[in-house]
Amino acid sequence: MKNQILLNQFKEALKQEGLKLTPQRRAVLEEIVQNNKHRECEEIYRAINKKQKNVSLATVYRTLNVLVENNFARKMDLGDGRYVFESKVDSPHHDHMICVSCGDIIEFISEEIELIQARIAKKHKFIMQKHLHQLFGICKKCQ
Amino acid sequence: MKNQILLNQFKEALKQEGLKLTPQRRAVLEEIVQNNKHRECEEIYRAINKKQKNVSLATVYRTLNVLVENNFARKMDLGDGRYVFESKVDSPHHDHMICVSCGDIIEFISEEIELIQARIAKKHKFIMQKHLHQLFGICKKCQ
DNA sequence: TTCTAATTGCGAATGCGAATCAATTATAAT
DNA sequence: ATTATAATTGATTCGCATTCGCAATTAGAA
Repeated sequence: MKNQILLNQFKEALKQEGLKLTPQRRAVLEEIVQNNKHRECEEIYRAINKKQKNVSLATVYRTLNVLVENNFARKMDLGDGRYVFESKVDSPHHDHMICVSCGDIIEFISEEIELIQARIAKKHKFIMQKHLHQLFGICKKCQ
Repeated sequence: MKNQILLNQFKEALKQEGLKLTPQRRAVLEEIVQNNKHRECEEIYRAINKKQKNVSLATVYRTLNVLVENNFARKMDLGDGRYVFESKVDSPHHDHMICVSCGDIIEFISEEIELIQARIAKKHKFIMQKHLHQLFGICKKCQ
């Protein structure tokens, strides 16, 4: 099944940098993959421990960083000093609209913007590695 | 002269919310206006105190917030937990490319992107208040 | 099975920024 | 000018999210 493949990819990525696959790391990977919400580290930590699996908060922090570095997860800045994580597995690239009233996050993509962006970077001989594009405002429900 | 006008605008903005114009607030305003760099609060604090004017760090934090709230300055998230401030006076709207190697910041604007952005927000009935658009990568000098 | 380096969990340390509060000061009314 | 008063300041403390340090544990290669 699919999860097995993913797990092997993770194991491989870990081995690549001399890291080991532990039950704790597996638990964090599973938790983030089987939930497509945008959650803070603390929330993910609580979700894992609610499922009997005991993983310390420090380890969740550490593992999320490993996942982000290896492209299994995305760390997203809410713009107010908070960060949320989301799975990158089976999730195509997208940007975010964030409701400043209710905190809801709406995803969007625009090939046009991606292209213009790339053009601008090229013009400045800037090698773009990633980008951050977020719209802040009031969502439909909150008006 | 121009600074006098700006000072009056600041004074007016302060009065609007029952705040007073103090030498410290004036020092922070001047420091941020006459330097178009992107600096952290701490750097601005040091710059002010290097010029004999003594303003505490706490007051610089407080005043920068006041300046941002009243559109005299922009607070910009570097994406790694740090924030820098820049003057908004005589500075049209722009977005940023940030070099992950040397920290240099290159400003850019794209009317096209602004338009597409607005269109996307509208389509989702999202009332956009502000946006954040940053490209991270390696600048020309660092390649 | 053994060995060793990586990992874990805990609590302590860090660092940014905001909150506290007594002393000071800007402003408006007298 | 003087006074009254509400805002401001600086120094410090606090709060919070994240990282660090370390002893005990464990994964995984030989």
